[in-house]
Amino acid sequence: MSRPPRARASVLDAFEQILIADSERAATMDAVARAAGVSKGGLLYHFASKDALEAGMIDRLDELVDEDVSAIGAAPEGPVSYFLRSSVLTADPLDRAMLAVSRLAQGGSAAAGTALQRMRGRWADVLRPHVRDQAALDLVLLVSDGLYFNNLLEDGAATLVPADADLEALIALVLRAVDA
Amino acid sequence: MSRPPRARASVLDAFEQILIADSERAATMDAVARAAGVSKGGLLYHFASKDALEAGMIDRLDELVDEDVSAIGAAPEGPVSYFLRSSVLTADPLDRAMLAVSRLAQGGSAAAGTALQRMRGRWADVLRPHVRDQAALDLVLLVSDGLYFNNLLEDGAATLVPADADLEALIALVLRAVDA
DNA sequence: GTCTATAAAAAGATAGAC
DNA sequence: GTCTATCTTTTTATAGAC
Repeated sequence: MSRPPRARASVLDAFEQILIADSERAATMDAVARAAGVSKGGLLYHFASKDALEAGMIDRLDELVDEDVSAIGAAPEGPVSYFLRSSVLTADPLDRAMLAVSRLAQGGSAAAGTALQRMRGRWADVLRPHVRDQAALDLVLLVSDGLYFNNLLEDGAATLVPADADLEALIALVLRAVDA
Repeated sequence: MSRPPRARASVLDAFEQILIADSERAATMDAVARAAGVSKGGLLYHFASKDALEAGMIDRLDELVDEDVSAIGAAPEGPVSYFLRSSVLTADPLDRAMLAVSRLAQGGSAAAGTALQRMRGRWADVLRPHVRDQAALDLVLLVSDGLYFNNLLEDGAATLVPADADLEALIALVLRAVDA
């Protein structure tokens, strides 16, 4: 069933893009409508308020997290390795939704903050059986948080965070420290 | 010399508090003036614009980072251990300034983002001689980033991040992995 | 230095035509 | 479903009295 009209998705895409590339401040109803190529009235038909727009973004994240948790649990290379590798921004749909919702959370949306904590909890649950102890689980999650946080601070600028070769060395280091 | 009048510091304190406890959105000139116990006109005498207020906050961070870098380099327990322990929010002046400037960065302030990257670079410089290699340095910085990011997402709610006993185990784990 | 009053712009939301 | 026009509130900033 094609529940969401294409225009609805376009609006959400535009909202996401502005949140990531610019800021929460910049993501006004006006700016989103313009970027999506619709009028403010058109936007408000699909999302009746700013809150509804944010809720739509959070729903998108929730759905992508469902898929991600399945992928982590089933990764052939091992859940921890897969999880860390996927924590480096690749601009895939989940990464983008996460960054967007993080902006909303920083901007003051309580619902966005809750969604992020929920996501973190699901990651913890799927990774726990694959690490040595609580400290190891903390380490893995914190490194992942760190990777995302750095991406959040950059505007696509030079990557402070390990890239390519350095990332492999980092993952190897973490795996030695946490393997169950 | 007592360059900055007391009122100036009060305004900055109020700005910082609202950014941390609420959000970037909530930190309007009006709200800051009210929290600082001055009128909007009074606030604007000390900070002629919102930009000037943000610049004042960034200056405060820069000064506190100066002190912190010295403390890290001179820590008797070792720089890495001291650095990680101090990455857990203690509500000291540096932590507060960092969280506040992080909010500004997420809110779209380019100057705030630059200030945070500058800070991260100074930490890297002071820690580099005390870790094994680049991956180890990345690990330490990312765990620290993760600790701050989690604190940034919470509203003083339950701590997801290791606390007390768990923190010691985490630090021990990291030290084993990175010691030079 | 600090205040009140007010202007000017921007943001969210409504009404109703098409 | 999508548009234009308009209203309300909020936010930043200015003017000028004290």
